[in-house]
Amino acid sequence: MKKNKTDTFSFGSDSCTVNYNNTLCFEKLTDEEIKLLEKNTVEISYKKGDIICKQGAFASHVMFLCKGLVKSYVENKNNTLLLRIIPAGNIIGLSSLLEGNTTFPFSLATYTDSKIRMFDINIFREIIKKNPSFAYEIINVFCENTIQIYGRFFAMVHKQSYGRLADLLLCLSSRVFSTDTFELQLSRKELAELSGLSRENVIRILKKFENDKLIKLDGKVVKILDPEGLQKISDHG
Amino acid sequence: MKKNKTDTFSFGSDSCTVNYNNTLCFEKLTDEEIKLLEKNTVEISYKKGDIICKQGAFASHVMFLCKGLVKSYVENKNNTLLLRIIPAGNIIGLSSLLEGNTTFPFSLATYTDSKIRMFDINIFREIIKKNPSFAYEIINVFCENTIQIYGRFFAMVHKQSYGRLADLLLCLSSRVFSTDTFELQLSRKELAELSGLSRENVIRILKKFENDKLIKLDGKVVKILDPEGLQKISDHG
DNA sequence: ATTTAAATGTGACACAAGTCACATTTTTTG
DNA sequence: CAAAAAATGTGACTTGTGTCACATTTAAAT
Repeated sequence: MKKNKTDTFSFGSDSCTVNYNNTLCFEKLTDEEIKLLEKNTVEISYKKGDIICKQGAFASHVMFLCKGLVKSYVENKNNTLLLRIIPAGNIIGLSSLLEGNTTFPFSLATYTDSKIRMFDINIFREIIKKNPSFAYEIINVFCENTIQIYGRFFAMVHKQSYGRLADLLLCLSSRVFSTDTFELQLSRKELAELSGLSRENVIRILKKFENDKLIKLDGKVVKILDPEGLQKISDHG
Repeated sequence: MKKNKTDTFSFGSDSCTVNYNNTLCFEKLTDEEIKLLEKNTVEISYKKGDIICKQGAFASHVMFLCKGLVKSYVENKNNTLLLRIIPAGNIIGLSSLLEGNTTFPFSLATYTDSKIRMFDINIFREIIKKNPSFAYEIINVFCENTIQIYGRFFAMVHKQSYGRLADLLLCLSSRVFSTDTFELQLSRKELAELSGLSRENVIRILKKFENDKLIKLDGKVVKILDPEGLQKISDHG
C-alpha cells in the first residue's frame, strides 16, 4: 500500500493515478446480502474505447470492473483531465452514493474490452445501512482514494512537465503493468491528459527521456531503463 | 448543496475549497455511543496561526472543528498547496481512518483562534463498525469531499490564473463568509497557495480585477462588485 | 514609541509550455 | 490492398506565469 522512501513527504509527490484492488469489502457481505445484490445486478460488456457513462449523467448504479481497463476523466469544451486509470478488480462510482446528488462527477471510458457489473445504487445503500463491516470497508476505499488524490493534486499543481511525466511513467510501470517493459494502451494524447500537459509537450519530453537513456521507446512499447533517474526527476519537480 | 447553472459541466469547473457542515452523522449515534465517544475525547484550544498537525505525523485522532477556521495543506521544500479551508462544524482527518496508514496526508493550521475536539481514532473506528447509519453518513461526507476535490482538481490543472482567482473569490464570498463584502483572514501568500499561483501574480490579478471594477479592495477588506463578471472569467478559464 | 519583522506592491526578465501549422507514420476501414 | 483517418513527430512562435530584486506599507515586538 505504501511506497517506501526516506523522504517524509514523498507521498505528497506521488501523482499516481491507479488504485489497488478493492474487493475486500465484498467478503464482508452475508450470503443473503450477496443474493440480494446479485439479484439487482447486471453485467455489461464494453468494447475498447466505449464510453460507459458521461459526466453529469444520472447515476443509478455503483460499478465493479470485472475485466478490462477503464479511465475516469473530467472534461469541458477545451480540456480533458484524466482522473484515474482503473484496472480490473476495482469499484467505480462510489461518489454517486451521496444522497441528493446522483449524477456522475466524471465520465468513464474503456481502454480495452471490459466487463462491468452494475449494482443498483439503492440496494447498495441499503446494504451499507445494514452492514457496518461492509460500510467500514467502503470507507477504507474512500480513504485510499482521498489520500491518493491529494498527492496527485499537489503534484499536478506544483510539479512541472518533466516531473509529472516521470511520475506517470513510474506509476504505469509499477502499478498498472507491474513490469519494466510494457506496451502502452495509452496514446500520447492520453498521456497528456493524464499529466495535464499538451500532446506535443509529452512527445518532446518522452524523446528527451529517451535521449537521456532513461527510457527506451519502440512504438507503443516502453522500457524503463533507469527508474532511479526518473524518480530523481519526479522528486525534483 | 448544488450550484445551479445551466451548463451541464459547471460543477467540474468549480474549484471551491470549502465544505459544508457535516454534523449530521453525530445525530445517528446512540446515547451509549455518544458517551463512549465523549469519554475518549479531548477538546483543545488553538491560537491563530497554530499548527495542529504536520503532514506525515502519526494520526491518532479524528477531529471536529467546534470553533474557528482551519486550513489543510500539502507541502514540500519549495511549495505549499492549500487543500481546503475548513469552517467550524466540520469533521477533519477522516482519511486517517484507513487501516494500516495512520499518518496525516496533510498538515493542518488555524486561521483564527479555534477549538477542536479530538476523538480517539480506534473508538471512532469501532463505532463505525457497529453503527451502520453513522458509517453511512461518514460515507456521505467522503462523497462530498470526493466530488469537490475532482472539480477543484480539474480547475487547478486546466484553468489559468484569472479563472482560478475568480473561482477563489466567488468561493470565499459565497461559502466562507456568505456575504459580498468580507475581511480576508488570508494573506496574499495564502491566496497564492490556494490558487496554486505565485504571490506576485495574485497581487497583480487582484489589482486587475479592481481596475476592471469586478472587486473593490481596501486593505484586507474585499468587496465583490460584479459576481457575474467573475463567474464569466471563471467559466472561461 | 521606536525598532524589527512581516506583508504588500511593482517592474524587469526569463523560460516553461501552450498553440499553430504541417510532415510523416501507423492504424483502421471499406 | 488502397484510401481514409488517426496518431505521432517537429519547428517556429507566443504568452502566461514564475523568479528576482527592491520599494513601500502595515503589523508585531521590545
